[in-house]
Amino acid sequence: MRQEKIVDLANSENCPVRNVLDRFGDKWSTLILLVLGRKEPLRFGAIHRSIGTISQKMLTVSLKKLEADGLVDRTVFAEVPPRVEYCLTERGKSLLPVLQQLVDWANEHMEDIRASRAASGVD
Amino acid sequence: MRQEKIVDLANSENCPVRNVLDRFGDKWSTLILLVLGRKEPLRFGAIHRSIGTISQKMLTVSLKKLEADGLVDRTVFAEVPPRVEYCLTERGKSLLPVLQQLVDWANEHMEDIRASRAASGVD
DNA sequence: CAGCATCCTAATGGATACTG
DNA sequence: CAGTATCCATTAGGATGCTG
Repeated sequence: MRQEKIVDLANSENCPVRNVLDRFGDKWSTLILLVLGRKEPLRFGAIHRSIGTISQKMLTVSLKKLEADGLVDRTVFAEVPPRVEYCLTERGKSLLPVLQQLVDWANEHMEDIRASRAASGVD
Repeated sequence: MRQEKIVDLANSENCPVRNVLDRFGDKWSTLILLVLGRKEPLRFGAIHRSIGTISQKMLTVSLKKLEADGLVDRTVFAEVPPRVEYCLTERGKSLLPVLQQLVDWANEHMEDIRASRAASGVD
C-alpha cells in the first residue's frame, strides 16, 4: 500500500477529509445513515420517529444532501396518501462499516470521555 | 426476534454516537487529531501552520476541548519565549485508526461524491 | 403523508487588537 | 510564542403554518 499524503490540510478544496467532514460533520447526516443501515427502506416518517429529536426541516435538508451526494436513494410512490421511501445506495453502504467503527469507539470510550470532561470542568 | 438497538437515537444524552459526533462534528477537531497523528509532539504554531486556514481562536478552543476530553496532552515548558507542545494521549491514539478509515473512505469516494453533487446541482 | 416557505434564535467561527 | 478578549458575520437549526 502506498503512503502518500494523508491530507492536504492547507488546501481545503482538495482535501477529501475536509470535504467529507463538511458534509457529515453536521448534526444529523451520520445518524440518518446509521438508521438506514439498521433497516431499510424507511419512509420519511419512520426516519423521523427513529431519530425523534430531529426537526422535520432538518430531516428534509439532510436527506436532500445525502441524496445529492449519492449516498441515499429516494423513491416516490404514486399513491394517496403519498409514500416516499429512502434507502442506502452502494456508496452509502460502503460508508457503514466506517461509521460502525466510530460507533464502536464511541461506545467504548464515551464514559471515560465524559469523566475527563467533568473533571476538567468543561462542557 | 427483537430488534437490537445499535444506538439510542431518541435519547441524545445516552447516545454515544450523538455525544461523540457533537464533539468531533465541528470543523477542526478531527483535523487536529490527524495532524498530531501524523507527527507529534507539535507546538501550537506548528499545528497552526499545518492546518493553515484555521484561525488562532478556533485552534485554541478546539485544543482545549480535545484536552478536556482526554484526547490530547498539553505540556508547557518554562522558557522564554514560551513553548507549548501538544501530543495525543493513549485515548486519542486509539481514535486514529478509526479516523484513518474515514480518511481512506473519503479519498476513495470524494471524486464520485463531487460528481454526484455537481450533477444534482446542490452545493 | 411528506414535504416547502418563512421567521427567528443560538451557535459557530473569522478578524482584529492586545498581553505575559 | 502562545495565547486572551472583543466584536461581528455567517450559518445551523428550531417553531410554526401551509400544501398537493
